[in-house]
Amino acid sequence: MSRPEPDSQDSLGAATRALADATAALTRMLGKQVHDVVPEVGEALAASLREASRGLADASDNVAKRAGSVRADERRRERVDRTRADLLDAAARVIAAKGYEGASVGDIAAEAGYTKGALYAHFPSKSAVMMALARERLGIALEDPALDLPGVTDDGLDVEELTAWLTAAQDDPKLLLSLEFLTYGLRNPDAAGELADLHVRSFEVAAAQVARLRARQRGATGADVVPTQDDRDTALAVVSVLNVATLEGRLTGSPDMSPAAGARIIERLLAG
Amino acid sequence: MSRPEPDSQDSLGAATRALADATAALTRMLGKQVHDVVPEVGEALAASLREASRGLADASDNVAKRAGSVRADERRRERVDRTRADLLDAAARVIAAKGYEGASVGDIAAEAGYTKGALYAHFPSKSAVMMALARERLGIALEDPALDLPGVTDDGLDVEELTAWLTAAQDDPKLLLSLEFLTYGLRNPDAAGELADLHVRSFEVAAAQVARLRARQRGATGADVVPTQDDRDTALAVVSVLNVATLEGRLTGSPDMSPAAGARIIERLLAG
DNA sequence: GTCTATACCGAGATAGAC
DNA sequence: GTCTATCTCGGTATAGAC
Repeated sequence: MSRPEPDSQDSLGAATRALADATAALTRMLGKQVHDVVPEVGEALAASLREASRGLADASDNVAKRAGSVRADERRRERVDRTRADLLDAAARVIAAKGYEGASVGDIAAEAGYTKGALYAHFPSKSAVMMALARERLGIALEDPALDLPGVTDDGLDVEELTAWLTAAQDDPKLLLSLEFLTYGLRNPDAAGELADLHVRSFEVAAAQVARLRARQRGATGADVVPTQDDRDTALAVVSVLNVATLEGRLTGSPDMSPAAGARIIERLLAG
Repeated sequence: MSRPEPDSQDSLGAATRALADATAALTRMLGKQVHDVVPEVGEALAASLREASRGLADASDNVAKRAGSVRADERRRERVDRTRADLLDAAARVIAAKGYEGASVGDIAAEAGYTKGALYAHFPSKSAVMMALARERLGIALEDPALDLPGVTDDGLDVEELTAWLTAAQDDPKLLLSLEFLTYGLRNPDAAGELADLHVRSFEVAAAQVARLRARQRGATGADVVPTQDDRDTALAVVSVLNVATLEGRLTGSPDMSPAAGARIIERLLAG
């Protein structure tokens, strides 16, 4: 289980997202009700909205990168990958909200502002979307240890930051994604191996961080320590609490299972 | 999150279960293939198998309870409730294996050796099955603290028993049920309140047990202690590890996230 | 690459015979 | 209470126009 990070978007990106959302909402509505009454009007509107959304997205891209530093073909390549990225981002939201089985490919495509046909041009099946999403989400955690064990810095454990991270994670719509990856791996033998590998590597990052932190607390330099069994056990408890405190906190709202409670016990675990 | 208990069945009960399984498998097969070829033969066979299964179940009941100690009407009442209980037990297995959305009411009914029609005579909807199941499974944990915090006895923490419990839980087909209750509550506002309540009460049982254990370790009598915040934090960590160690252990097979590792860190948590 | 249209199937739920 | 048959809907995936 890894944990999601809060989104960070510039204003243009946010506008693009908002327009895409509106487009998606309209697409969904049209598919269900308006279509039978005045099809041509609704479809023309949806098409123009989609076009506007694409244009905004391109503009966002162009602003984001310093002009001239990328060649034309690369930019075209990125334009192509953008759809894929948008679809995966939409998949993250929809699957987190409804679960893998509960989410339909139509839902995902519409959330991204596309149709099913477009999605199937990028992914061969629904399960392929799921695996691509898992590789992306669990993969970034491997590259950025701060996402794996929040609040653990070179100066020790930052309890404030840990609490803030837990609180944000509790409200994050994508919270349930990590759970979905876990259950998907448990229920689909084909995916189990790869997901297990991602989980193990993610855990090793966390264990290494715990080991460094504890070594430093004992006065050692903290560089290049190999985690002891006790470090690993501690890491297991920390990531367990990280996940359970946020999930149960959201469900129950109880102070006993809350970000604050989670931060307290994690602090104790890492101090002991 | 609560944890499932290993099944315990006498041999007659096991035979009943096996027959029901065979019946269910046949029912499924018939529905898909044989039905079109020789319908009357297959259906007659399925019907007789079902009847045999019911007979065996009744016999099992009669043997299980000392004869004469229950009145006739009570026994009839139990016969009626038996179907409901069988359906719920089948629902537990199927939903654990495929998830709530992935499990169909046909799957559940067939697993119990019945058809959809029978299920709908006992439950008004699929979601009602889910909630009845949650009440049953999370409810028994409230009445039997040993299921809530395994290995915690009056004499302290029994690490052997804890490890054994975790190992059994890791292999338990019903392991994923508690996760399913959690995500169902998170995704269905109508169910959130009741499930949250069950989770909170379950947690309070665990916290009380932690408090008693730690009080006794300090030399106090251990009777009627009210859990401190530190006790509650400890309980949060313990139940977190209990769940995560089994789930991740099953997925990864890693010794770092295993029943043994979970037992070690829980022991440390309860000693500190 | 994206859309529309559709094939095909299985889902949840209901009706009515027994 | 249980079964069979059926209704209606929505699912994944594909075909073919543009």
